[in-house]
Amino acid sequence: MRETSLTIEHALLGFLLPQPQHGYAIHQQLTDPAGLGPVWRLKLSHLYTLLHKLEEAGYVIATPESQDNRPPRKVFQLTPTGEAAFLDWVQRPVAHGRSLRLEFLVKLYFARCEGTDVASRLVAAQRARVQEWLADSEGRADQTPNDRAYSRLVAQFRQGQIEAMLTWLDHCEVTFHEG
Amino acid sequence: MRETSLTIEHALLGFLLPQPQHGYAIHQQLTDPAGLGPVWRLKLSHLYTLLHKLEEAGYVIATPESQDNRPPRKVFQLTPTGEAAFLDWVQRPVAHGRSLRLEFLVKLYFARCEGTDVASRLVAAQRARVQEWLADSEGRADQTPNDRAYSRLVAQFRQGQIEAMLTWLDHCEVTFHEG
DNA sequence: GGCCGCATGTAATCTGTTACATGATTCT
DNA sequence: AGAATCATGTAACAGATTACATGCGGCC
Repeated sequence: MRETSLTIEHALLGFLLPQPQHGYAIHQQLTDPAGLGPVWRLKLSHLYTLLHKLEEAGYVIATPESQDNRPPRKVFQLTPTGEAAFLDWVQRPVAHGRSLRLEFLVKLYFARCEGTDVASRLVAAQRARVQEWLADSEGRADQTPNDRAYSRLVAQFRQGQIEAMLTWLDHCEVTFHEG
Repeated sequence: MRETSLTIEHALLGFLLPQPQHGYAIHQQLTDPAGLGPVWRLKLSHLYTLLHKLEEAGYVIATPESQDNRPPRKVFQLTPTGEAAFLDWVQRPVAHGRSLRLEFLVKLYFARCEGTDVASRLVAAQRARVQEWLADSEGRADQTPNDRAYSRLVAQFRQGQIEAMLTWLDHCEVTFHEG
């Protein structure tokens, strides 16, 4: 139960929400090419390290389970604290643009598992956040004098990326209300 | 002259191209709010570490210079190898989308210092590279079945970001031919 | 007296990734 | 016989960032 910073590893808790699992099984789901595979690439050894961190944080407890003919497994199950931490994490929008590529996409994956309404709320919350970034960015662009060509290019790059995020988030909403 | 991987620290060589400088002076240029300040945030202590790496790589040589009333400086100047390494770095497009936010913007800064033609060539080279990413992305999107909703969303997010990069790179070209 | 500017650096920490170690079983 | 699967883990390494250490001089 030590104080370590946890971010993306919260996602692993999502695999344990339906039922307890051991590390190897989680890894198999992680590498599914139709699921998180293309989004979050995680070596097996790295996964085990993250699971140990979650155990130290008190979010999971491990139960050894011996099998015949096979190496013994360590089955991880969520603690109430862990479940709460996951539900908080999965609904909270990310704070920085660079986190959309990985962390937000992973959140979205699990939010969709929880249901369309959860996913929809996540997208809406993130949309609001991204909209703030855009407002900030536009405000700063207005203050940038025309003669600072480089600063303008930088601002325009960021703004373009942010606008693309907004467009995509809107598109997400649409697909949820379709399906 | 050891073998360490160098990426963004090549940019520092660009500060030494006009004239040799000491670390503190480089840092002052780095924090210029009209220049690289908003793009590349570098603590002074980190900068010194990077300068030592460049020295080990044989790209710069340091000459101590004592002053009265002030602490002694270490003035760094480019070696021929260092100059060649910088010129190579500044013209080479970045290999991944995530590198545009920082490394490409820094390259662009120095390329503009070298002249509009250099900057223009860099942008064109990067544009070609980004175009490849888009083609790959579209190819993979076509192969994704309609029922894999999550995979489609992921692909669409990436595609949107890439398209925004292309648009922005085109905009860069235009501003170069204007000014 | 205290803070800021000048000027340099070491070391710790954190995060992410990779290499390696182990060992049984099942498939080809 | 050799490869792949199951199952776990330690340790090393690379990268970025931060905290800390030092010390003088000038300004308020």
